[in-house]
Amino acid sequence: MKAKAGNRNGTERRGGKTPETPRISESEWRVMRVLWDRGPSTANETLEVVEPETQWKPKTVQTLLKRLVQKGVLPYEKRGREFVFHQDMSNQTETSHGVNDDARLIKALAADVDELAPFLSRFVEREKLSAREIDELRKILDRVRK
Amino acid sequence: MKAKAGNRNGTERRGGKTPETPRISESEWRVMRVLWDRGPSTANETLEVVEPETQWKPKTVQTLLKRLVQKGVLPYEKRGREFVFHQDMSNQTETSHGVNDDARLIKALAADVDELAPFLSRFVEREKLSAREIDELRKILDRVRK
DNA sequence: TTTCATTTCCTACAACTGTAATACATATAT
DNA sequence: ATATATGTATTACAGTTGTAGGAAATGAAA
Repeated sequence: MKAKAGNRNGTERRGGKTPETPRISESEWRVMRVLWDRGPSTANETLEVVEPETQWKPKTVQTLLKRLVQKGVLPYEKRGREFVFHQDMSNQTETSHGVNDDARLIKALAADVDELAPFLSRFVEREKLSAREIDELRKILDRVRK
Repeated sequence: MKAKAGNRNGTERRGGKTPETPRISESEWRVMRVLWDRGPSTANETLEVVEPETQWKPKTVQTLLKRLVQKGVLPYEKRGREFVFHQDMSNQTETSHGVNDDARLIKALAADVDELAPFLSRFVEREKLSAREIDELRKILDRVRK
């Protein structure tokens, strides 16, 4: 979290050393998760998953997907007239701008975790988290205990 | 996460049932955490803590504190000519607008956790979190294991 | 190959955020 | 009582996000 003065372009605001750590918004994460869950999907497939929960219109989902692509964290591939967005998280289909999208995404995620950890800490300490929420988070982390 | 059409005022965008679940931004959380750490503090005290890390100017911190007050999640008290911002998280100093600020804050936090949990899940599953990060999070949660 | 149904591309626009500067008020010092 | 220093209130403004609508392009159908 460096926030050099005079930088308000969504990049580098979070302490990335390279000039590349895009900020991913809440809604953007929402569609990203769909791609993780479903694997490579089109905009419409993504919409179907997300619509009941969000009531988003097709255009909205398309915008979000496009912004993710622009931010360089979402590789895609053209199939017929439509795009298939991949979020495989390891195989880099050389992307639009020839950058390793995964690496950038990882960094964005890490930034979020860093942001959240301390606040979560406080929160949990005060025992205001419901038992359900705590369990859920613990399970997630335990699963990786390996 | 309801996001009814035609609501972009920072309230109710996150699925709160009552028309009251303010969205707290990253920077706002940052100063909030200072209050948790230090206890009741003035704007300047908050600045001192946050400045080395963020290089924020005094005015910036003041703005953030004020926005938190406006969002109804930060009680304060006037002492002399300055304000002391409390974040005691349990004792409700009847606030400016006579609302239980704590409750609103809790809701905002819960919303964040809900948002984050699933994405964190994916993330961790793919073992992209560094060991350090995982440990940090586990420690936090274990601490509350009680 | 002309038309149509879809898709993507460009545009929109208000609210929210990051990041303050300037103006105003007032406790404190003289 | 007045000036001064310091705090708060008001204002600023570009970039981001939420949430799409309309225009342009193109694969498919006729």
